[in-house]
Amino acid sequence: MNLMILDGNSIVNRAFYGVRPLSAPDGTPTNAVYGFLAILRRLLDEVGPDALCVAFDLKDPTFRHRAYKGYKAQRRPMPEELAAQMPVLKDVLDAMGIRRYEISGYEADDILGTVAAVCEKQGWNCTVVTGDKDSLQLISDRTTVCNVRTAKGQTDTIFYTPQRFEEEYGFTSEKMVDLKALMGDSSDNIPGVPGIGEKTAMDLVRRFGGIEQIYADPAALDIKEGVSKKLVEGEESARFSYWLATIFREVPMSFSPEDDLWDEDYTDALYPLFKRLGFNKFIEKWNIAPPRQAAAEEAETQGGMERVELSSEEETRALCVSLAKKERLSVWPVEGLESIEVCDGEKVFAASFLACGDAYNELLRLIVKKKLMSHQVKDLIRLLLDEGLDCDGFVFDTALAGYLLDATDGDYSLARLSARYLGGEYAGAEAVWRLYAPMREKLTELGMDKLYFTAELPLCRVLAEMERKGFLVDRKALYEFGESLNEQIDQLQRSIWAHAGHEFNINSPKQLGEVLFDELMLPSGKKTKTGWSTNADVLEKLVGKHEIVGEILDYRMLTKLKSTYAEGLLKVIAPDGRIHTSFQMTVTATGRLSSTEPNLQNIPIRKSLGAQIRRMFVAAPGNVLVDADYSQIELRLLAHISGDETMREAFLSGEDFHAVTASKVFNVPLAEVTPTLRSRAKAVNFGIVYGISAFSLAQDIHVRPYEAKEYMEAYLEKYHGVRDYMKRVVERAKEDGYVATLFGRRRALPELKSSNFNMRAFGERVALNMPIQGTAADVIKMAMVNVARRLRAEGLKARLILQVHDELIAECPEEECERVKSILREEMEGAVHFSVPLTCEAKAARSWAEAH
DNA sequence: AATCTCACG
DNA sequence: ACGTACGTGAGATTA
Repeated sequence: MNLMILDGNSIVNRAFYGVRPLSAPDGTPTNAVYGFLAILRRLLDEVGPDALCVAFDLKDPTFRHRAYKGYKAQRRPMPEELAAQMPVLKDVLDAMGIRRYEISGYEADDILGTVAAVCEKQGWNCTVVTGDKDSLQLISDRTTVCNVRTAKGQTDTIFYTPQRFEEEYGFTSEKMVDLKALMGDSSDNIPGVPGIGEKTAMDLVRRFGGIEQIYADPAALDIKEGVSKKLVEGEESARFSYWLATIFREVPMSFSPEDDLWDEDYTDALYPLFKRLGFNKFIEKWNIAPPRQAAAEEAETQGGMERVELSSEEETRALCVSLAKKERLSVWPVEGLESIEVCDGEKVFAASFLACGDAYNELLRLIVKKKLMSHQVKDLIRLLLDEGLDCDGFVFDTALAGYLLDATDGDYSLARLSARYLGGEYAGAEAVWRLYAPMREKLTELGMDKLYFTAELPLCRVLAEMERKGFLVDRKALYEFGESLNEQIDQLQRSIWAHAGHEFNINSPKQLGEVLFDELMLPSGKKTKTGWSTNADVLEKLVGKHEIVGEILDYRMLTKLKSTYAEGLLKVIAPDGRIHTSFQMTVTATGRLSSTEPNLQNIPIRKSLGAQIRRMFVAAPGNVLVDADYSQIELRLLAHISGDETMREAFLSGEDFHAVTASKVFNVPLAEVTPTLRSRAKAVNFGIVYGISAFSLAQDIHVRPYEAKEYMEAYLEKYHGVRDYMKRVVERAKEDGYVATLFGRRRALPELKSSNFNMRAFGERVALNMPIQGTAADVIKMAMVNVARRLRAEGLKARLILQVHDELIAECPEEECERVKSILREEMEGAVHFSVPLTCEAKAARSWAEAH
């Protein structure tokens, strides 16, 4: 039999620092509780204990069983966000039926030690789980100590048996106390022997054993004079530390392992508690069922509206008559458009082609003339267009509303939105109907209704048409391009294998790392979680050292082109010879679109071989592609938003902006700016937009960090308005808890309140970047709506076919070319009026390669 | 399913 | 002292 006991304080701490900030719908932080449960789940799966319990510290200032240990509590106080979660965690454990032990005046460690001791005495095995190293002294034949660590959001568990411990430390586990006695532990206020650190202490324990052996006759030992002196002088401290580090194993508590037998027997309180905390993922994964009464109540609230299943043509025609009087409806398509739910606010009608026959089409024709609300309107418009139904009447999209209200949530299913905005579980057309009022109100409250109704919602139709139209691809040329890569790929593979002396999978970073850094002994740099890093940055630094490196870089480039682009794109060419991407409107945290299946927003261009792919994206016969892109829109927006006069003037002057920046930063006349200087200035410009550190800039442009720092200083001196803005925007974000674009699009930033340095720093960079990247996204969305409207209004055949963040591509008959070029330019440049002009370049050609 | 790498703005 | 740029999606390998 096996009992598992967790060090509650230590695990919740690891969880808190390892999991990104999360909060329940009511705002209470939950990341530590969430992380704790994720770790617990993993342990349960790995260990499968028969009994389970959790120990917590319980400080009692009036009672200290070990006087000095009271002062140990002088550790950093628990951050507020974590402290607030402790009672929640305890409620969760209670609701799960897991016993907690908190004994006044004792630390969790002492409880672990006592529990393990009792288990051993009663013939049980014990697994002690903690994030600290202190408890390693508890290891025995019957007790395994599991050390939980979190690194980069990943949790690792190491199970220490006596053997495992000895392999790692080189001495037996009971000597752990001796090690601590010598080296001390600053996090635990154990002084140790002054001047003796980890290395020396390990060496001493390995060679001589514990402090008893060492202090028996220190002079007789073979150690350096300095160390010997420190040992003698620090003897008292060592003995005191030994006592401090020893876990107390006789805590007065009533405990017997059988009392804590546990078999996932949760209480009824768990379901509502998880609901309240927003832990839907755990409810699902752990199969937590609502208690019977709650389930009944839920069903009651759910069945708000009467549901009418239409089963004949007559019924359907009758419905059409009654719906004709209605102004507004909500709709929910099912299985493509095979059937549909329609809600008029009183009843939900379900009709299907199968049951309703021709009347079904009549119903569809009727509803597209109404003011419609739905979920994922872009996809519905696409379905309707496929049926030859044109629909202009959409007045609300619940998914889009959910996205604007919380762009980082990621889940905008009706189930989720209903839970969040209605506090109940609704589905289909009824959910859409009920969600309209509260979501509409929230949009207004947050000042996003204009963005919603003039950009996001009308964009649905524009995107639906772009997806339907697709981008023509020269299939034959693409296939031949792919084939043409084969020979060189084979040759590179042979040569790489020859250099390595054996065959291996070059695509495997693991195998490649072994070849480069273990076998060929190339100087190794960064490592990843799993081994050596072999990415292009690392390899580029090794190019001169071995012929194989350049070949690997080439091999990587060619296989990427072959598999992702040549083969990948060939697979998704539709029967009409065109590629129909899907635009995602609710994915990015900044407001940009994304493109999937396939992603047409990352087609190669930066290297000449890759850019060949764009030659295969072409206009239909008799047509041309018109490509227009904003010139440096993000930097122009930075100039406008920050109000920096120098930067504004630089743009107004019409000079090359990166060159002007170089001239200012490096103090040289504009005419003397070299390509190197210009490219460095360009890197600084980009870095500023991303919220850079000098260190990363240095990496990027291959100069020393202090030099990069000087560049940034000079930059912020010259463009001091940008410096002020950076300070302002971060401060403001900290106050508000969110950042916003000029048009009111928001992104929440809980990271800024994190007690973890890296998360906070990340939050600050996002605060700098999102208003710029997001405003650019707002601008091009508005431009797209206007372009589409103009093309239609002017009766042109031209249509948009692709958006790539700051670039729009249209396809049109040759004779429309000039008109379309001007329309794109005018509507893009004129989408908004800022203190810096947003200029645009438009070009037409037969292929994307030439048009861009 | 997670990780690494690399394509784009 | 920390650990090192914003935003995406896809393919291949590995566990």
